[in-house]
Amino acid sequence: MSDERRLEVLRAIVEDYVASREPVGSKALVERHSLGVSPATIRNDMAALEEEGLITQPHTSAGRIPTDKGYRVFVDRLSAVRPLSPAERRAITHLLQDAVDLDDVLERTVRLLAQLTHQAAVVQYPSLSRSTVRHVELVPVGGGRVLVVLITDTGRVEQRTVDCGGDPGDQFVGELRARLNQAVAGARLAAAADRLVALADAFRPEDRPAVRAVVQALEDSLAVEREDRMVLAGTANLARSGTDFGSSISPVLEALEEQVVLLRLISEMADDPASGVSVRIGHENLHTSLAEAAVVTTGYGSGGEAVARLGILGPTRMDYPSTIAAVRAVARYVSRILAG
Amino acid sequence: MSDERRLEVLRAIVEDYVASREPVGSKALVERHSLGVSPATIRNDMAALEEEGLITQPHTSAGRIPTDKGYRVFVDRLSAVRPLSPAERRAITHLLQDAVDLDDVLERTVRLLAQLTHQAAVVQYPSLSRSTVRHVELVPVGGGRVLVVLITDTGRVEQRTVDCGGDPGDQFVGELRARLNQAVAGARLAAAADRLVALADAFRPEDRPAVRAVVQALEDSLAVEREDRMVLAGTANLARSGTDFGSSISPVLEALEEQVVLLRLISEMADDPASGVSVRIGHENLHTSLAEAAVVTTGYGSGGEAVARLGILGPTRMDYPSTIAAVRAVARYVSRILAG
DNA sequence: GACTGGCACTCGGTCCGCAGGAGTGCCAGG
DNA sequence: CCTGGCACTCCTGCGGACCGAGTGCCAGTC
Repeated sequence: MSDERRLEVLRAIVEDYVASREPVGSKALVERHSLGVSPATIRNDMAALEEEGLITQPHTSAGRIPTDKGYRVFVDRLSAVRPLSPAERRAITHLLQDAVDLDDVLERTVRLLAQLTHQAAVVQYPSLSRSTVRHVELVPVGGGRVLVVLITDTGRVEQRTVDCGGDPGDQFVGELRARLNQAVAGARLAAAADRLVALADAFRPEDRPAVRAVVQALEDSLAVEREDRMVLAGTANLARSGTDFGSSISPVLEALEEQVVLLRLISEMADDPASGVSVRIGHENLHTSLAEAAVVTTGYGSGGEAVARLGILGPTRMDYPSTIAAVRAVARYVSRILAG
Repeated sequence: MSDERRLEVLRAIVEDYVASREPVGSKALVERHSLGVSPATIRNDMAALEEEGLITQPHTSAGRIPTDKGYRVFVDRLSAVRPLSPAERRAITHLLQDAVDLDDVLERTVRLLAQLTHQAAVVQYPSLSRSTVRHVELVPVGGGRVLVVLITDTGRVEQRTVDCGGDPGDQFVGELRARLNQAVAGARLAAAADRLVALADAFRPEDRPAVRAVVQALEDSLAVEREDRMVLAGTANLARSGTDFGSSISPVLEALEEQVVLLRLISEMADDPASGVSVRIGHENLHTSLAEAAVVTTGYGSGGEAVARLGILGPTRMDYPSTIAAVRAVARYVSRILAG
């Protein structure tokens, strides 16, 4: 029994099932694909594939559908990445090119992903700890309070209001601003916190509490592992695909709203060196409410290295080649935008 | 035929239908509510209510369900606002009190609303044009470019990167910053744009292009009607309520994602002076995909007057008294937080 | 005039029972 | 190792019968 043909049969089953949403039988297979053998032969192959746990039948005397494991093999060994259509490429460049700020870029990105893949799309905000400080700004806002604004190289802005005790003088604020920027500008956020500790010593004793308060606020912004924001779009796509999720999509929507869970899930995914993307299928996500969902993600970032991830979530029965291609293309383009 | 009893019957129908999700018949009504009359009498009242278009029957020989108009009468004339439970009050104060910035406040608010009402919640970002400028900051970021940061009294931060042509000197940036703040700090955003026009004249001719570029960026931030952001949560609640939306929730989810449409819809709603909230039921939202949805919103804001709106969206068959109470309570509390 | 009990009627929901058909597994032969 | 044939399984759809909730109407009562 030829091993290649068995895999070919698996690929055919996945493709047909994804297209038709119905269990596929041996006869339909030989008709739609030129496999050069008879249905009976295919049946034998199918029995073997079922033995290996790659396909299964919903009930006796029905066609076969791929298992999670079957999709896994399909993704890893059988699917060539499908190039995007010119129209899709145009959509990407067109939609992203005139974004005005980081929020806008990510917002457009997530919508674009949802639209291209017809799935729910997720974009993680660039991680603070992995990007670098561009500038720190202090703004007295009256009442002895100062607004601390942290700007990163990815364009992200963090802000905190700090109570300094007394009203800080303009000169003091100016000096503190200068020293802060000297200390941390250009540094990795993770490293920046270390450089702040000794800062208070350079100031007059009566000013030190204010300095410490500001430094504390900055450290809050820096140290708190703030990989905890993301944007979501296209949840309606999940609902539209109807019966794709067993009974109800409600658990899936809940999982999507549990941003903490989703962010951890996404963060854990490591890109496959070859394809540059990461795919989790069904039970591989552990989280039981995602047992019928597949997640496709990849890293993106302003420089060469990834500072955050983006991707999509949809039913396990999805068009993996197209989806993977879209996710990769969008990630590349966003990275280029952020770098420019 | 007593008019009060007819309305009492309508209230009973609405309450029972909301509770049971099933058409309610005359017999069940007299059993569950002590109306003091026989089912036959109720049937006559029901016929009259149906004549007025307040209730309808899904098919002959089934119980009655309220129409949109019926819900409207219920909301306007029959429902007393139900006070929140102590547990709910506690949830509100507890969840909102330690938010760190505006994003955080709104994020928590929207989740809280979704949780309290078991509906999808929407919070509009405080409108830029109605809030005031707290501070404008300029940050040279190299390459002849300057980051323009606009900070409002609601804590919102807008940013733009501007190409000044040449590398601007520190002194120039300092002067421009000072003049900008002098011109616009404390002003309504809508008014601020006007004060910027003559600014360039005060500078040396060679600096004017840079000034104009910065002013342009600021005007972009100000003038563009940026009431266009919102936060969403609890969409899973809509899915969970299952058959509440006729066939599929997918059109509803799509409408929610069409933020532009939703924002316009919400902005158009004017609060009822008596209750302080605004309710749109079913077809009243025009948008056909929301024909089976009801929207409950109210204004909130840092000062006495509302700068934006928040609320929920759910099936027309919802518990209006509780929902209205929750929306009002949350809006009040958020307003207090933003003011403090 | 308003309310009530009784009665006939309607009609959606559910539960068979019965084909029809797609698909399988197995076996013997090429 | 592949193929055609054959018996078997079991899901799906359909039609009919039944049941019951609920209504509308009418005649009678307070």
